[in-house]
Amino acid sequence: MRLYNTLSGTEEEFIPSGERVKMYVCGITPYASSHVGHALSAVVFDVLRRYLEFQGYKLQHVQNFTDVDDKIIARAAKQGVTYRELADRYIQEYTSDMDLLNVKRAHAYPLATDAIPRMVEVIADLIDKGYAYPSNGNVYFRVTMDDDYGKLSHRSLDSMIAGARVEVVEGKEHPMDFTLWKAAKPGEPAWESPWGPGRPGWHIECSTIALDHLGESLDIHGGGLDLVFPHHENEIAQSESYTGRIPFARFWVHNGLLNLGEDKMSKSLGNLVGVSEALEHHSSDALRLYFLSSHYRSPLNYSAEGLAAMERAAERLRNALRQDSTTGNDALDPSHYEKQFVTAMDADLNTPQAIAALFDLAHEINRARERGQKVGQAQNSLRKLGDVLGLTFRERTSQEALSLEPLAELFKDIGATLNASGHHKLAGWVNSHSDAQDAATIVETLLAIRRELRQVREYDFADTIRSRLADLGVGLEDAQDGTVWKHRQSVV
RNA sequence: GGCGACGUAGCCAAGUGGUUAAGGCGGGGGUCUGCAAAACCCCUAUUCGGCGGUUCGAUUCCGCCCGUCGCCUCCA
Repeated sequence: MRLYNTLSGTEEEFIPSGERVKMYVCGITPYASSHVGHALSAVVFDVLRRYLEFQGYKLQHVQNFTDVDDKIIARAAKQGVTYRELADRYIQEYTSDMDLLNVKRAHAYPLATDAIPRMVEVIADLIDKGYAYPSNGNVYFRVTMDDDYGKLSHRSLDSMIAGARVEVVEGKEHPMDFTLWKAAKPGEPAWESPWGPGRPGWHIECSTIALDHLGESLDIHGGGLDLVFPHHENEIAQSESYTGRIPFARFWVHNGLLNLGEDKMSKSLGNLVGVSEALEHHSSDALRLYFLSSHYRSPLNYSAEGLAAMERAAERLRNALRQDSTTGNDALDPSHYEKQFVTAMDADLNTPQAIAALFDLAHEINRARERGQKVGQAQNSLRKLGDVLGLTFRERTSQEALSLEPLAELFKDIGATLNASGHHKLAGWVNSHSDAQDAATIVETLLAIRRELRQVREYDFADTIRSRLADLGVGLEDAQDGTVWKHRQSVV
């Protein structure tokens, strides 16, 4: 496949260097709930992984957690918990959010704090080699020693300084020198080192963890576009200076960032939408379709309206997966659509086009079914290709989507109306389920009642039940072989 | 100030130097249905921010302009 490489600034043919594709993706700093921007990034690399696996590659996917840093420490102190407790809490939350998004788990989630002794070794070696120097309990990387510093972000040291936002820090030889080891202030969690107690800088963590888990050369290093500089630039500087092996990562892959309204969604602006918040209102399929309906390198604006539209689009795909006909003779051949899908994904993960192939296939399935063809094979194909994008084609269950109280109230109400209008038999059905504790039982009973009403042509009453269920988010479809109901996304 | 991205229908969003500019949502009409819903059929950009240039031919390449956004500081 062709894959855009930030390092070269072009698309290149992706061929792994060995048996397994070694993919390292920068993880989160667990000091707060993860937001939909994190979800976007996770989904992008999940799809890259799924597609490579679909193509028959074996992968080793590693993603770190930066479980100690200034913000974690500050926040933990504020809440009166240890940094450990705070980090663990948000790591757990992140993991469960990603599970709900159907993101495949990485093969390893190393913690920064577990790798500190190794980082100390690496830093010491960098000092020995002249790439770093201690200063007042800190250790800095000497950027002037690295001839190709700036090659990833495509800027020169001079132009960085011309940016004029570099602040002069006491003890640094060069304003762009960055921290490898940070001396601890009193009361902060600290680890021993030859330079005094402290903790590692952010960048050295990823270099060291990647090195330890995946070796000196990665196939793919991923992350958000906002990490290109300084984080990934510095990782390259550290890793290549330490190992002498170039390149540290063969492909640098960066996803575009998610904006909220006019602004980038960022912690500093505080305009965050949490992953769990988004999942309360939208299915994971809708979220994934939304993320993947624009190219992964483009910026994307988060919008609830856009997601609601994707919810309907997801339903369209699901509808194509309904029961196959059993009587058909010839079968629909999905291979044309599979080719389209693969061609699209091969072109730097062109998921918008891949999704279009999915919709074309779904459309063709519906047409073929009307023609009386067998569509089972094509449906399997749709499921299989959808799975490459991490789509589940599952509706949210009634428990997740429907609240019981308004339904129970409606149920009672209908029972009373039935009684009042002389439908004592049907009112009895309500009574016999009057203590129903789940939404499904209530809906099913109402559907049975409605069927009876339709049979005796009391359409007004039947339609009332339908519309009142619709008000509660239950959509009805009367098909040949009975009525199907589903939760419909309420308009946000 | 430096580096970079983008501007395609009502909305979201692919794409190509030259046959009909994907797909989704929305909208209109029709088939089916007791009515709906779903599904199917038809329609919904003579046109790709503006102005020049290159070319037989540009939405696609180049230049300028206008507009939007990102990075350069913690950030997926």
